[in-house]
Amino acid sequence: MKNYTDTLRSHNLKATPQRLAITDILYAHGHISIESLYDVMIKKFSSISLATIYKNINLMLENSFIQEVKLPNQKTVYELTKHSHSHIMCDRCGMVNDITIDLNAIVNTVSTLENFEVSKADLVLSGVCKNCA
Amino acid sequence: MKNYTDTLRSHNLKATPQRLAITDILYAHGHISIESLYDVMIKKFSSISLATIYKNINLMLENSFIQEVKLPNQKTVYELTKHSHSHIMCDRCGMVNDITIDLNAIVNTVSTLENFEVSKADLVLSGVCKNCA
DNA sequence: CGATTAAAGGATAAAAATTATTATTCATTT
DNA sequence: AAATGAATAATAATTTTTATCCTTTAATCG
Repeated sequence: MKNYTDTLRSHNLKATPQRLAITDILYAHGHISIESLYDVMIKKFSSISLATIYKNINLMLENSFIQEVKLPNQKTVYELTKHSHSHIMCDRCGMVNDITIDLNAIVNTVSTLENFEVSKADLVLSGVCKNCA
Repeated sequence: MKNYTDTLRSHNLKATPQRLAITDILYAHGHISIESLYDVMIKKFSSISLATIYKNINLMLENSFIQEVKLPNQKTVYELTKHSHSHIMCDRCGMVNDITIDLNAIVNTVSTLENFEVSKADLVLSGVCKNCA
């Protein structure tokens, strides 16, 4: 398992046990909601405060250490920042996975046609995953 | 201006003055948040309750009369249901607009490659609009 | 039309989610 | 190892959303 101590520090974040746990959980789960993150964290830190979760998630967001993924009809989940990518979400089991799709053609078309300077593309494809089908 | 009385009724929703106002506002604004909707509504109905806004928005969502659009770093907005489409959002002024993009190629690729049955694609392109550039 | 009825609105309370405050504890630097 | 600035936990305060209760109203039908 990767140790995130240095990564945290390079983002100007002290490497506290709580933060290392959060990063480990994010790494292990891929995507997780505040609620679920708290449920997992409370097992390791029986006295952790929900405010600590929020504070750290918001700090990590500001530092672009993590990113938020807003999903249709579901709670927002968070993931470690990686290369730009899209998501698939199963409406049955709630599974969320990364997918790499080349959106350059679309971005270029919109930039010229709409005269709109695109800097980011958030795409979520929802449907039914192979396990639930 | 279109009269939404019959449209509301066809969705099993009574055509009350408050609901007609909500649909008019949605039509005029294109996209609006709960907060802004309340701000506009209170001008016409000085004693309207915020709960009424929430109740109606949720009812209209259930009936697919309207749809919610989750935006990165911004409050969720709502729009009248229309043909499937994507959105562009300006990071400077907050403007949100519909755009029509053909995502069939992407959907098909993902369906076969990931063995995932796609039923919906939510795409938000963010950046800088022509007015803000 | 006017009465009936199921649904909607308004006021308010309650619940859920998020943020702010503060004293204490801890990670890092020297 | 001590000093210091930052993080944590506990708690309070806000904000957002939903539920309840009672009154009012839109739609239906004679």
